[in-house]
Amino acid sequence: MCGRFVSRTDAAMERAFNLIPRQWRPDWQSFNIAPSQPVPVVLQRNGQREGWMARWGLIPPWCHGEPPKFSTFNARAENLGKAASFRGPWQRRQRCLIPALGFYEWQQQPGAGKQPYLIRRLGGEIFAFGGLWETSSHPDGTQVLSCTIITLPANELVGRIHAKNRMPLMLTPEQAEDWLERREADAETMLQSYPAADMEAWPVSTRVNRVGADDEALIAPI
DNA sequence: CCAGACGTTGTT
DNA sequence: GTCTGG
DNA sequence: CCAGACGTTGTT
DNA sequence: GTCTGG
Repeated sequence: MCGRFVSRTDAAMERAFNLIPRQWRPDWQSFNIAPSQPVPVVLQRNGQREGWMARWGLIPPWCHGEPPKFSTFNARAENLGKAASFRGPWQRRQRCLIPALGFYEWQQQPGAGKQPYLIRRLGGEIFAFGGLWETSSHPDGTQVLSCTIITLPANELVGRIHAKNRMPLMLTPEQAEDWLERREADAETMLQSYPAADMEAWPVSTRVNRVGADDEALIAPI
């Protein structure tokens, strides 16, 4: 699963994903992005690859711009073609990239309490979560762009950290074009857990628990 | 037919 | 325990 | 994901 | 909006 992550919209991200900035602010960054917040996304519309901000937590069209009561910040890869909220975007090829530098998972400790970990590509290489985007319109016509992050069975590294046995779909910049442009059957073959051998993780401060905390020290090993 | 859900995770 | 807010 | 609220009446 | 359950 994935419920907190680290991202930025700097020149390196723009270069890595070869996009035209729309709502991307130069050098925006967060070390502690939580569900319901705006996140940078890359999506392709009218043949152009654009960088937008989207609410993390997909809002279906039939919710008229209001966040649903049920959880939509993650979408099980196994349910993309079935779930009412995700089926439409999946079939309409509304796939997006959510650029990131790492994400957090919490490990239940034997005694009690949870130890957060930072998890990322080896060496901190840029990557993107694979997701879906959607638009939903308020009664007054205002459109809301939102997104979800797809989850898969956890690989060995993530599985060791939490018993949840789920992890986000991670894509390299080299896979970006295929994810945004392939037809459904081809995109389906990309629903693979990123190799554990190409990832690293370490314990970080429980300061990350608080949504308001946002500084570079959050990702430092403790 | 209408009513109600629409989602994910983990489980001392 | 369960929901909401961030 | 975690943290924090979870309620009412009437009002410094 | 669309599907499932009754």
